[in-house]
Amino acid sequence: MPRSHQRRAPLYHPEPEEIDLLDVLHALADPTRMTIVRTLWAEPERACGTFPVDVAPSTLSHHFKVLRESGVIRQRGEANRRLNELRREELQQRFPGVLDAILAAAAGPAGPGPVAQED
Amino acid sequence: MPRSHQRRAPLYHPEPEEIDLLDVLHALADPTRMTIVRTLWAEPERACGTFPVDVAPSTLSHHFKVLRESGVIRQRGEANRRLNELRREELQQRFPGVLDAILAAAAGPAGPGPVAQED
DNA sequence: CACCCCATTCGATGAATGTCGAACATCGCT
DNA sequence: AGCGATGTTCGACATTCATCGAATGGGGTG
Repeated sequence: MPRSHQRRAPLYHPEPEEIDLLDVLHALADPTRMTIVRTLWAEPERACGTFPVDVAPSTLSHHFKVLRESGVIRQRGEANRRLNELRREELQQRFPGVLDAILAAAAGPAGPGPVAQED
Repeated sequence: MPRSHQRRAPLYHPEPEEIDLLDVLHALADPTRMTIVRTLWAEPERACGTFPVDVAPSTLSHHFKVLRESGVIRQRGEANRRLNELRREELQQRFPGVLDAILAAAAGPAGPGPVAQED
């Protein structure tokens, strides 16, 4: 069969200057994706299957794709896992204060605590 | 018939504490609505028909409803016009910095200028 | 009153979206 | 090689959504 160590399709990540604000807002305007982002906010790096969300694996994969292609997270393939991290610095550079303010607001006045899913 | 100022259904506006962050983000994640909000950001009060957007009146009405019911704007019936304004202070109270950061980011590094529609 | 203006409401419609199950791919381990 | 764990891709399906045209309503003015 074809060349074996082709990392599947290289994951698309928008360049910092290509990141669209409305795409970011749209990506964050979903409960499941917000839970993912809040979890990454509290913990820098996590594999896909380790988030406190209750959806099918295929659905989860879809949400990660939306977050990645909007520029909110970065994904890299670590072995058979996939590690996710927020693109905090790049977003801060491009849209100063936006991610901070949104995540602070999502955390609520109680401050950053354990992420609870609110479906 | 004392007062002739009975305007049919009273427009629904969520209380400050009822405003949902994801609803706000969803409301802002649309080009037409973002243009409306940016225009209101630059000018405090405006009638529905005076925004630099190119959609049918019925579509415009729909967008104003989304913005109002999400808590982003307040609408009040002034005669046969309808005046719109941002709920800046209330949003600042509930989600500190969110609206400011988003609108600053939407304005771009060039600073607040004339709102240009980007469809 | 008749007319015009502004905005809303009501379908309808096509596109986008969130969800799932099944099948596939890749890696690590036995 | 075989197997299990982890994610992705591929339809499929139902819902949401942005958009429009036509009809409606309320207010002011001639």
